[in-house]
Amino acid sequence: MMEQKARITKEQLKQAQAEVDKLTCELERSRELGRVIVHVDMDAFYAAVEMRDCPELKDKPMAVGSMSMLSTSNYHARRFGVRAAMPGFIAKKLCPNLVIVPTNFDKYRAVSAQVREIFSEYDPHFMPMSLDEAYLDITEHLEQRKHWPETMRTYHICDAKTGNDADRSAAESERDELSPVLFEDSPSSSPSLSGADGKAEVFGTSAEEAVREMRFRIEQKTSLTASAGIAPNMMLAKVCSDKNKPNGQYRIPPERQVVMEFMKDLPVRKVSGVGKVTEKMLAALGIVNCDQLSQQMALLSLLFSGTSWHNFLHISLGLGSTCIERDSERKSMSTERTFGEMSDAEEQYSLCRDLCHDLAQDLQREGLKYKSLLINLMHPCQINKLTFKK
DNA sequence: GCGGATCAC
DNA sequence: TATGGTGATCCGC
Repeated sequence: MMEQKARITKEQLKQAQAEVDKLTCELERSRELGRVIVHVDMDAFYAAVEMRDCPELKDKPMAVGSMSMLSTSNYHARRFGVRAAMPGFIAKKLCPNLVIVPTNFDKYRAVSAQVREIFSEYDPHFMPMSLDEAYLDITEHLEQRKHWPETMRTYHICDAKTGNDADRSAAESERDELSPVLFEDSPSSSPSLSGADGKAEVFGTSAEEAVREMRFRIEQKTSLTASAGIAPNMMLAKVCSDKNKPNGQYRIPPERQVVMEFMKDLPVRKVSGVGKVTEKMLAALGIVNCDQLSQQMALLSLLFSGTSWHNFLHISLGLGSTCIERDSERKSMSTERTFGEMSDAEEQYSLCRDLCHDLAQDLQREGLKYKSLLINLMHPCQINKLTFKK
């Protein structure tokens, strides 16, 4: 650190700053604020599904996963420090009463499909990131929506879904009873939802109203809550969806000044793509929030690769992708397994054969042929990975 | 082009 | 008892 500092001259910094300023100008000139991007994130998804379907779990600290690894936890468990990606046996030490429910991926997939049906009505080209998360571009939807009569923006509690109304009502009332309380301080669902006699809710034509409506429909259909972020680009929308979680939403209006103000205090770690390692490297330079990031761009352009500091510059300016790309073809398929130390050669061969067999099956399932085979055997036997590349 | 590192979920 | 699995990208060789 000290050495590097000494090696960078003031002249270099000055030149770097000039380059940063020039690129900043170009980026600023082409800033796009015309799209309305939404990031939707289901609240504690797997845990919420399990709680919905098992009332016993409602008031207990619970997590979904195994003694080896947890996928997610509910609010009660989080109070004990139980988090996603934590081994279950550690979580048990933090919270001895923790109930661990094994994952039911088929069920989560089914619920996800229900939610995605709703997404597609607001953006037929929405981009799913996982079972519980997606980006939408609702610009066109809002354009249409402006001309919609109120009836097209009105939703009834027992009538929100098309299909058999009688069955629907029964299902709804049952779900009301089962509706999970995820978080103690969670703002209750919309007033008309909790009111026993509430009949209909009319949503407005703004972006916020459209997203409120979408979240309302998700809750009506699945008894699960979602959080959302609304912003002029994907990077901002993602950060926003985290802002009022759970069961909330946040919008950054399409104005440069507001975007910059929002970025100022934002910790760099909150931005998707900035992980633990990058956070540490930046912290070592005294950079924690995005304001500091923008102040140090000249230095960063000297210390990091082109793509890295360009990315930092985009972040510091509150820029991000403004178009939701169609999910492209997969580029690789892999199988890996974690195992303990293993000195017996036969055992090692056996494991390799198993991996090959599993991967071959996966490949066959998609009828794919791959050009190259990568075999990764990392010491000390923590990761064993087979990858086929196209 | 390859393998390691990083990241998201 | 026990700390995951999959896919993508970037970077330095």
